[in-house]
Amino acid sequence: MVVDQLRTQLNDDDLDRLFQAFADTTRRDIVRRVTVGEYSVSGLAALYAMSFAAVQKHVAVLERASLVSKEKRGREQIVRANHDGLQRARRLLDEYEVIWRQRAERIADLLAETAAPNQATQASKATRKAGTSKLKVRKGSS
Amino acid sequence: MVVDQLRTQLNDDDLDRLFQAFADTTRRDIVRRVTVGEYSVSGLAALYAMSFAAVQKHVAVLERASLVSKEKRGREQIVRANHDGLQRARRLLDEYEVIWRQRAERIADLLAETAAPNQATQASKATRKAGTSKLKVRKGSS
DNA sequence: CTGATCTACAACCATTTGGTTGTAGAATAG
DNA sequence: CTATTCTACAACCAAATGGTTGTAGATCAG
Repeated sequence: MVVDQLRTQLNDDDLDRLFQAFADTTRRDIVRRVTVGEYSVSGLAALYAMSFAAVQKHVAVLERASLVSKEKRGREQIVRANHDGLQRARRLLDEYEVIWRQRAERIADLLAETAAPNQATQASKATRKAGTSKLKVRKGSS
Repeated sequence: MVVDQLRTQLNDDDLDRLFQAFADTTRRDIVRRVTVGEYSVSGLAALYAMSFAAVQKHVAVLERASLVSKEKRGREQIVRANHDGLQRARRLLDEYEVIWRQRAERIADLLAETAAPNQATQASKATRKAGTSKLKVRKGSS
């Protein structure tokens, strides 16, 4: 099944590395470039106003985040995009989106349930009661 | 039209802040929680094994990234999810996805272009001229 | 009013990050 | 072979990050 690919769970550290890797303009540019074509590390380094070692470090960050991979070819190291990493990031944000949509529906439900007495609850304050019920999930347990 | 909102361009710093904000487990959890319900800053602080000030800083990071916003209510500060920020992150990753999908076609084009390799290559004969795109290259002199 | 909460912010500290230079090993070119 | 290129990695540095404690201003409860 194709779903098998989607089953890959990411732990917190994976996600930290993934988003951290995206949190730099040079690294996002590298991802774009190696997605479009093939570059050696020195080929990439020639594109930016920084040292070879700096670019090397950026590639290493992307590699640890599973966003790119390297393949040795002769004395060069070819950097390639790792599509899976990209997809994982997208799926995570999609999850947030789903949660958000569910929240909208739940609010609609709550409004429908509690809309019996009066319409005093304005839209601006409508979400207030969402926080009074099951929001206090767990405290520090003293 | 609603579409106008989606057209908002993000500069490099915006994206740096956006992904940086996601690159922390506590902050991702905060985003999840405030997406589902409403929390005050101290209400959030009670959930994590860290000081109030630390949580306050996390919320500030999320706020600078336009992922949440705060609204004063009495002596409390209510933290709410900012759906736009989320959507922006999702759309950016979607762009990478689009680029990836176009890659196959691009390669075909490149193979056609490479038949006429006239352009003087970069300082170092970069791996390929696959990099000659519209991506801004902030290169030094050299 | 007094006291308890909630928030903001400053100062501080340890670690990470993003950059540098320098050294050294492999693979290629001549 | 020698010289050059490409890579890896160590050592170092400044700035940012993620945490702390402490102080102080608002706001609410009694």
